[in-house]
Amino acid sequence: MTVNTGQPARVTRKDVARYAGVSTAVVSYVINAGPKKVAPGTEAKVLDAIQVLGYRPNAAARALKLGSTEMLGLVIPGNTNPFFAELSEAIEQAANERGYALLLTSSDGATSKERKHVRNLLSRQVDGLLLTSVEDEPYLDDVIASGIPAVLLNRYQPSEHLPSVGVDLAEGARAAVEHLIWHGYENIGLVKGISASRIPDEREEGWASALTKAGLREGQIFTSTFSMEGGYRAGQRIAAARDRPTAVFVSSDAQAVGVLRALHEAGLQVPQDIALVSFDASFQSAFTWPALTAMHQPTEQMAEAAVSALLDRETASTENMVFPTDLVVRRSCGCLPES
Amino acid sequence: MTVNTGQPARVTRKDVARYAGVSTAVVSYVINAGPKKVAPGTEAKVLDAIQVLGYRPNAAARALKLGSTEMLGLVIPGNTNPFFAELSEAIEQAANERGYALLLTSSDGATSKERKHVRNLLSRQVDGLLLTSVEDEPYLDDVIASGIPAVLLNRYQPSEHLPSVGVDLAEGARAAVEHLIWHGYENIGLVKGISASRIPDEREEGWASALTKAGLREGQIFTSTFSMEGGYRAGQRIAAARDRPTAVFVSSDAQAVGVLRALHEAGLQVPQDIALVSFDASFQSAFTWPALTAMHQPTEQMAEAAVSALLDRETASTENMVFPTDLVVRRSCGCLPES
DNA sequence: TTGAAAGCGCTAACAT
DNA sequence: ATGTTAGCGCTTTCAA
Repeated sequence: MTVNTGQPARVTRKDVARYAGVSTAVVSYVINAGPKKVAPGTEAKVLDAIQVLGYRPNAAARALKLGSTEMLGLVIPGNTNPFFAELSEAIEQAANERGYALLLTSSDGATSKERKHVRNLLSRQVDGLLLTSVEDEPYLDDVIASGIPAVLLNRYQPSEHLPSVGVDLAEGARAAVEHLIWHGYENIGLVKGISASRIPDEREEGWASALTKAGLREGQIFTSTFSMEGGYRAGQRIAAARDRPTAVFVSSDAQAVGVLRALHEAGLQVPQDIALVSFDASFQSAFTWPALTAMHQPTEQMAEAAVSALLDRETASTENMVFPTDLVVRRSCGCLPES
Repeated sequence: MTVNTGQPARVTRKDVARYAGVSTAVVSYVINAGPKKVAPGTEAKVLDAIQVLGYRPNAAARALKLGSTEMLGLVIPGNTNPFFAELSEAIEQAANERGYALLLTSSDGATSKERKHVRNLLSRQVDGLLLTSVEDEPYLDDVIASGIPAVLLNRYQPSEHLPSVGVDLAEGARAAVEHLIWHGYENIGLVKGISASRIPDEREEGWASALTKAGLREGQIFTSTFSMEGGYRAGQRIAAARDRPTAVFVSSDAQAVGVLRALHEAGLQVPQDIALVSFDASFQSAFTWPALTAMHQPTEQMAEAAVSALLDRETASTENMVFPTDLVVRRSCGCLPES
């Protein structure tokens, strides 16, 4: 019975052993540098055989034997949002550094896809799962039952069952809005994302609290999906609004790109007519016009922490690792000179 | 010997069989809907057992047995370039539709990383490999020796050994530049990417040939990496150039975003002072200011073709599947009204 | 220092 | 219709 149709008959460890005139165990010892020592001469012969035969260990067999695939699974909304593009690259990097490969899936913001991907990743026996859920209370029974370590990404509240990493959204939003207030803007709006169910939205809370503390009234709220397209639509509504805000806090870079586009289209100047501060400060935010002042999420550290929570865990934790955001000052808020 | 440390003892097919009071073969038959028929009553019992026990097939064992991991490997420069973000999402999609998962790796444009990832993916026994190489003549001996189907992406010349998919860069560039010529611009520059070794650059050829055909002299060439950052630097050089071009063809959306930024910073108007046409027409290009006129690469079709070449192959081919690009007209070339 | 062999979980050919 | 079992390629215990 052979299902394998690959032309060049796969060379296995047995072939190497035969060619080198040793047992398969010895081949294992040299490949894995243990657990037994091998005489230098023997090792050389094995290495040579591997070279000559072009032998490549079969990861599936190894995974079966060891119960570890050395793969991590990641579910993100999609990498067409610059923040997630950046985050997924950082996660891939962190995984690679530990010898793990990354199974990447995009949920497109759809619950059904998200669940399907989770199930799929679990049955592929990933050694760890990183989940950016669309939902507030994602369905995790399967994950928990599987016993596979998992981390919730982009999560700002501890979960009952799993560790999570995120930034303090409310705090970040507050800092962003305070910066706008410091500039002297008084009518400060909000572009809010659609986050399935979280009520109230944490960025909204931060925005509102900064306003309240400063004795300012809450500006208008423009809701849209977390995308350039969504931001664009929100921007059109901003431009057309009665009592148009003089400054707006935007919940993500992706949205801000769209807002900028709509504002330009309406002939409005940023920051002169409307100032903007956004969230994420991804690579993208440095290349818009004008460049975006934004709250930065430390994607690399978050990725590192998430991967570490999966792989270096002594004990299962349900800690919510919260990272600080910091304000990256550029032009959209009115800080830097024209050019 | 048990290496598995997962808390909940993994439930295997044997457990299901025992619980359902059948043999393991029957469990297989119901899970795989064949190759043998199973009595409805028996099937129900098995399904029930699976449900109750929370059984999930072990993909590693299956892969070992079948010689197929049902995974595809992808190497791209990185998804912080919107074109590759879009392409990788399309590939993930196409793979998923066929029940395949995607192992995603970023080479960051580095040859060494690229090779490392290729080797790694091969030893993970992916059923197919999609490679966007930095190199003109990528090192493919390992790939070929492995017998694993592979496709070269973003490739505009047939390769000696592998099938490839891409668009006709020269033709696309020519069409873009012809559009600029049609507008009446006469001093047309080029922002060119750094593509390891390809000499001459195909987009450059297309640009030059359109100019020649129109009896125009070749404008200046500004070379940069295929990134926003690179485009930004090129844009600064454009703004500062003596005999500044009145129009520029930019080799990618990523670069165009950077160029736009630099031009704005220099107080130059697009398209009034400098018109732009770029390449890719990724989602990003619709949200810049002004929106970019660009040559569109059909990422979805390319992804579908690439995955199909891997999975539906009757015979190994070395065909270069070339897709047409088409001009997406927006504002940066001067076509559409101000707003 | 090296080798023999069991067994990881699964599929499917071959019994029954 | 269902069961038995060999064997996929690997790691590692145990024996030599």
